[in-house]
Amino acid sequence: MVRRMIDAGRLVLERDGYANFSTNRVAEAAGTSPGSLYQYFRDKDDLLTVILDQYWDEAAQRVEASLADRLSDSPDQMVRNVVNALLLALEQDSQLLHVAVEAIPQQRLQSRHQALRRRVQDLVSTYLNLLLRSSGRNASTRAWVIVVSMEGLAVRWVLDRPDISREELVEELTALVENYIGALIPEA
Amino acid sequence: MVRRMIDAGRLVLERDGYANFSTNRVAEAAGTSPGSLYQYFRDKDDLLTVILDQYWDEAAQRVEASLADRLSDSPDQMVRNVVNALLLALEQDSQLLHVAVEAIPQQRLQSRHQALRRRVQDLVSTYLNLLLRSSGRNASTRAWVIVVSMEGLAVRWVLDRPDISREELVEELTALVENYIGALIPEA
Amino acid sequence: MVRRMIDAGRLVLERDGYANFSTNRVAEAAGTSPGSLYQYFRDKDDLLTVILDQYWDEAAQRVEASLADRLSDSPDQMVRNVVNALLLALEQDSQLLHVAVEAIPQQRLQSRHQALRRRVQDLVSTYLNLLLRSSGRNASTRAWVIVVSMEGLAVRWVLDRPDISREELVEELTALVENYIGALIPEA
Amino acid sequence: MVRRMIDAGRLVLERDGYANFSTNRVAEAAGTSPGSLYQYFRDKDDLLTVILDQYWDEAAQRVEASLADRLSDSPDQMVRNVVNALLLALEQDSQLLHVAVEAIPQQRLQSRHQALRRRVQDLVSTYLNLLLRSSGRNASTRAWVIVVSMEGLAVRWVLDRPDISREELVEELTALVENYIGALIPEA
DNA sequence: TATGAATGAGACTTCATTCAT
DNA sequence: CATGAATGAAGTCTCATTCAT
Repeated sequence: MVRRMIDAGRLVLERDGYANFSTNRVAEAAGTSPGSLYQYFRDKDDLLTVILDQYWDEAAQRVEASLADRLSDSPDQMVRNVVNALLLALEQDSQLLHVAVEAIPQQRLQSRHQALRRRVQDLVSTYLNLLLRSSGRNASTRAWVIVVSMEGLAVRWVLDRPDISREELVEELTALVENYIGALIPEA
Repeated sequence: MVRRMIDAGRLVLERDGYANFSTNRVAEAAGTSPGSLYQYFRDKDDLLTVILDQYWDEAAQRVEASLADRLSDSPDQMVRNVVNALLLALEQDSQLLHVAVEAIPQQRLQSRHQALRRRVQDLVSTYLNLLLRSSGRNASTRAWVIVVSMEGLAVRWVLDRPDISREELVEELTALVENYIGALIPEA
Repeated sequence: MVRRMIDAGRLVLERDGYANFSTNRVAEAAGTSPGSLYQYFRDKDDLLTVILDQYWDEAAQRVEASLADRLSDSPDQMVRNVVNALLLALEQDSQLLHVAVEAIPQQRLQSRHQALRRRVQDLVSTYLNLLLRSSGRNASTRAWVIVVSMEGLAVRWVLDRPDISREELVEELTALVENYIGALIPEA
Repeated sequence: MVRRMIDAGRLVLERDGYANFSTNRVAEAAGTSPGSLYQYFRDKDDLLTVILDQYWDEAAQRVEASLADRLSDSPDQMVRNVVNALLLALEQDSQLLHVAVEAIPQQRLQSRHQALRRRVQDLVSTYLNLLLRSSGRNASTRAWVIVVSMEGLAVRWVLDRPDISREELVEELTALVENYIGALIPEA
């Protein structure tokens, strides 16, 4: 039943947009009554938070799933794989991606998204430190630059559908990152 | 009078956020009545569109103003200057930037934003063609990558205020772009 | 229009009781729409407060009106007149009296009532001091006893309609007060 | 189980007030489910009625208990005792007293209260007849005046806590009643 | 043209009550 | 008997929009 409501809320969000994400409409879509919603969620925002948190978790899982068996690749392959996995993950549900990144007027509802971004950033930062053997002074900054730019590019590509194929994009983003990290990467 | 309403709307948006952007409040801030609003704007969204369009135009103007007298610099200086100008422009009114990129539930209202992005992208594309003397085959793609990533990074830096100084950020973004364009840029 | 809503609210309160005093019903009774109510009253409680304040003011006015030309009577006549005036005043609108004293679950809404009671108590206290030439030590206590008992008796008589005529009641209450004040009252 | 629910209802009434006296909350406080409530009570009002009836019965019992062994006192002592007992009884649970006399929007629920008042009134009436050896013509009226005024004064004193000590109040109320009954009372 | 009172649909939420288990 | 999830009517309040003045 919780699942029914989450699915219904997701449906409404995808089909009608955040502006029409009303408790009545969600209840109708779930085939229940508006009151039932409040048996499982504190209020409307609570449901929304759950839906979005779940969305980001799923996206993260999809990325991880795409990467699971490729961790031993060369740095170049690895970057390429991560970028590809990111695009694949965000492509899965672009309607909800749109809602999640553009149509939610309250960013406090996006805490899980923020947390994920930070976690990824830490991973990248750690990786850079290993790779570059340099002091961590600006590894963190570079990690931020990489994570934010990759996410932004992936999101915009999925949502705006510019005339760029995925293969082409993967090439470019890979180049962007690798050239940024620079000559420091040992040649594979 | 149109100006009064636009300014009032902007004030409300900055001060109270999109959630409290109501016609009554705008009219009050403008010192007029809600009815008058409908003599100059089709509806509430129309006013919002005008405000946001104006915001993006101003941002574009600010970028251009910062660059007007530096077009003859070396490519490296030029990239640096553009990045710096972009950050300065977006910093001007981060409240409204927040509303414009995060708090508006309907992206169709952002057509001017899209148009601006495309115009800049075309400029960059042209520039890349000149610089690289290469076929335009993927200059357009590269321009898209550069424009989208720069905008995304600048926006997030202004809105999230990560622990990165402007100087540091300018360095990193400049490096990101220059290394992306690659060895093709003649050394300054 | 404010008046229309106050009257409508009063009607609903008298006809349907506090339990059915809903904004929708008041609007309907006023021949307006629910939204209009909020142009003149902060919320439902605000309207209720205005109605009750007005009720108590009217009751006070009726008491005063009944007394205006009889201030020169003997103490005995005066007590009799006050008691009679009180009964007459509360009889005017027993439906609303019922709501005002029994059916309002929030006593904070009754601030005007409390204020009136205190004002009357002060008057009585002053009067007792004049009459008894005694120290004010317990004139205040006695005033409280008199005011509270008279109000309580008058209210219950109006609301419960026991088998007691008004004349009889006036006699008894007059006796109650006079004997309480005691032999100290100079015989008229 | 009935007792569990009555006690829970009472707790809710005292702790949260009538405004929060919901079946869900009562059930929770009783450690049962809302459905069970309807196995023992027709509806919410029915439970409320039972609680209030019980409250008034207890209050009456407390008054009687305070008086049980003092029936042979002088009339003066007796009045004093009754008044004192009444105050003590109502003081026991002023939270519930508040709910019972001020916060319940439907007086029909107070039938037991009315019945108690009538019973006491009859006792007083009988007593007055014995004492005054007068015709019963207005003994009943006088009993009404005495009972209603005493109850009203006691309730207001408990709920409003005016700056009057219990001793002082007992003195005054005793004086009020005795002087009302008048010279007819044989001196003690 | 400007006004601003009036509108009324619709939002979120509560809660007494029911009924299948 | 007991449960407690489900119900859904109804409540309060907001606000974009209209229209008579």
